[in-house]
Amino acid sequence: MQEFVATSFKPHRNGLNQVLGELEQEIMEVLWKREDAIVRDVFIELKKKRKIAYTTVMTVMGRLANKGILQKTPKKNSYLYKPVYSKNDFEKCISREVIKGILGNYTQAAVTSFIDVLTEIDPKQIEYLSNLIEEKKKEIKKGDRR
Amino acid sequence: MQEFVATSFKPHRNGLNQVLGELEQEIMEVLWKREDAIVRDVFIELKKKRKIAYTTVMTVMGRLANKGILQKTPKKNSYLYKPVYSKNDFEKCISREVIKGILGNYTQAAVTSFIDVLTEIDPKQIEYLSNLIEEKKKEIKKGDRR
DNA sequence: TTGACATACTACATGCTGTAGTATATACTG
DNA sequence: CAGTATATACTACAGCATGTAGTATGTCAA
Repeated sequence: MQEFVATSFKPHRNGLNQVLGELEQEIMEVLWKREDAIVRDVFIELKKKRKIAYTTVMTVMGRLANKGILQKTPKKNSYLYKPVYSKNDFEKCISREVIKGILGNYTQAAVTSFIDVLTEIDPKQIEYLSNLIEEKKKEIKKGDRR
Repeated sequence: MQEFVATSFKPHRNGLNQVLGELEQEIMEVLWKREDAIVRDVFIELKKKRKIAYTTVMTVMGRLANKGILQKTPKKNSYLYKPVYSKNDFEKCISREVIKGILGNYTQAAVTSFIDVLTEIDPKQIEYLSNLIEEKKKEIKKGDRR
């Protein structure tokens, strides 16, 4: 059971492949679609797209459970696997861990890059950010008074 | 020669060890202190702290050059190594690449986390961020008019 | 010419991920 | 009850990144 979700983050990959391996990701996608599943369910799903061995799927699902990303409970003569986090929560965890990692080390530089990149990607978000900050400021002031 | 500086980012490590291996990091620190160096210079420096082979240092410096983090120029019967980026610029690159990676994939979630984490780490930075945003907004407006 | 020093090349360990075979237990089906 | 399908556990190997270092070989200077 690992402490963190984003042990290693690869910025230049896409989607959850930033923190998961290719196959790990495929498996998680299936799990998130179905809520829970046994190995065979996932195997059948992946088999539709490509050649893969049952044991391959099993091995990786076991690893995902060891990492604390899947939960593994006995069911009949096998195991039922279930995502520990919803996809949404998982993404939030990642974003939080990564941002914490970068802000904690390079606060100033990170703040600057953040604004720049956000403007490049989606200028409209600046407005949203601006509102968030105003709220945050009020909160901080409130905290000061206490 | 690689395209990116932050191929893999480990949020829960410290300093440049987030994107560099332990030894790679030690070597870069020496290089940034001295501007440039040959393998022996770095070797002598590291040797002061721990047992290490000359060729170990050489191998890793070669790898750093392949990654495009060190520049390698012939000098006499050997090579002179020099950081491609100043430490400061390197850190900026990392922060930019990582933030781009996270914002590009989870814009909304990232914006939210960002404010939260920044408040936790250093609430004073919120003020700075706020100013930056106001400036950015003006810039955007100016751009619109053109 | 010899010794110090330089590089190139090779190699192995460890950890992560993808991949899958083998052995073994179990359960359903006829 | 026997046989087949299915489940897991265990083992193993390949490829990549990183740390580590040995060996072979070239070169320069005293």
